[in-house]
Amino acid sequence: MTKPVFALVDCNNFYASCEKLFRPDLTNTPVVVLSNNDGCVVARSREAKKLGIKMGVPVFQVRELMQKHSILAFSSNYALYADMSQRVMSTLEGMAPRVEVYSIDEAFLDVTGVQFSQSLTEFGLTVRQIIQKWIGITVCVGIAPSKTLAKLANHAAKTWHKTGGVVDLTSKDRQRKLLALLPVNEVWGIGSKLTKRLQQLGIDTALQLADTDPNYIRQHFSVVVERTVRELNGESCIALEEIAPTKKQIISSRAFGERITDKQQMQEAISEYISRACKKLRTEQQEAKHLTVFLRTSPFSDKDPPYSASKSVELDTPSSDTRVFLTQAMKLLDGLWIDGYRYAKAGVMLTDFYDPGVYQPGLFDEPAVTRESDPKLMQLIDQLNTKHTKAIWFASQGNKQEWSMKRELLSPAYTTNWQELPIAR
DNA sequence: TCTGGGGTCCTAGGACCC
DNA sequence: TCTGGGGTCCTAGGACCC
Repeated sequence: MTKPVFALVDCNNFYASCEKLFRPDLTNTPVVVLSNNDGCVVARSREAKKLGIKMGVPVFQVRELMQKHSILAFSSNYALYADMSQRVMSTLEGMAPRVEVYSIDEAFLDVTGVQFSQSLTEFGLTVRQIIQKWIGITVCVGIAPSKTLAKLANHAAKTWHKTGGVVDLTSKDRQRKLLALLPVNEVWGIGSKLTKRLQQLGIDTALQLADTDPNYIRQHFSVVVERTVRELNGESCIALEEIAPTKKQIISSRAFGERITDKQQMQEAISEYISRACKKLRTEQQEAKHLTVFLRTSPFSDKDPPYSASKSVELDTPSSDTRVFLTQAMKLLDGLWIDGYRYAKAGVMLTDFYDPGVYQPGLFDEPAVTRESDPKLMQLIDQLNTKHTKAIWFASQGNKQEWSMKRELLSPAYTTNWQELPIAR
């Protein structure tokens, strides 16, 4: 059997690039994209990175810097990014036999055997050119015998311009050369906590980690880190997953645009999250048996006393009916709500999933006390809402939603809304 | 004043059982 | 003096990812 070869294709500055795509006037302008509520910087254009805007920084900390250099900010326009992502991914699917969409802006390709007909670097350059030409997004490509090494190859392609945006890391020599240059925290799966612990053992570079005995690592860390060590040595331990496994949990939560102090507003917010989560659950064609509701004050505030709490309930039978979960969620909220706090965030979580109709109730289970589910009604609601955004909703979701998130710098939905198509003048 | 959202996997430890 | 042992299941929490 031939050893597998992976290519990691990753879009450069994806959200910022999407924003620039429909604004040719911004070609050389520094641009940042903000998180929900316009709170943090979650993406930066090349120019913005150069000016020293760090990833994840709260906006208020860099406001001066942004003004000084006329950095343009956008609220997250998820509809736009998802649509552009889909275009990139379907193009990639035409270029490789097997593709794993790993996140909104990156995909692993199975390129095993490609080297017999053309050089892997050539293949990478072709991918890059086609995505650039067809969609207008720039990507970098890293190629290696394991996913972890492909990640590092991609990192190298992004970091060093003379690579032309493509790095073939299939040769052992090149692997060791690159690993020696990279600090251990650049390795996929090694976060800040593990970095600290590894450094205490004198492991600072990716190469030092690669050269540590996997059994020693398993004993002192975990099987996960052991796998990383093996992957760094070119042994593929993490397979390509073409088909996304079914979800095990669905979370819907948001920080509020303004603090909530009124219980009715909180009920609206929770109702909205329940409605979103259940819609997602039905899209997954699953039913859930377990519901958690949580809320909290801001963890960053000195003057607000901290409060964070959650409560769960187990349904008698799994359901995907919004009304069933709404009833339960309101009961849970009654047990969580305390007057006087300034709530900053809340959310709901669905877990314990079943395929519809397969749940076997216990012989002595009480008959369902919850309202009966009505899949047809839910289907109808989903259909109406697919045609027209928010055509129909539950009264408890409210219609003003004054607490909803801030998105004051939103760009048009250029590609997904007829009313907002770009206009050529 | 202002700090995202949505996931996964693993481990440790307690409860419980024989 | 010495106070079983091993298995399973569940949950909370920690760590990671983008």
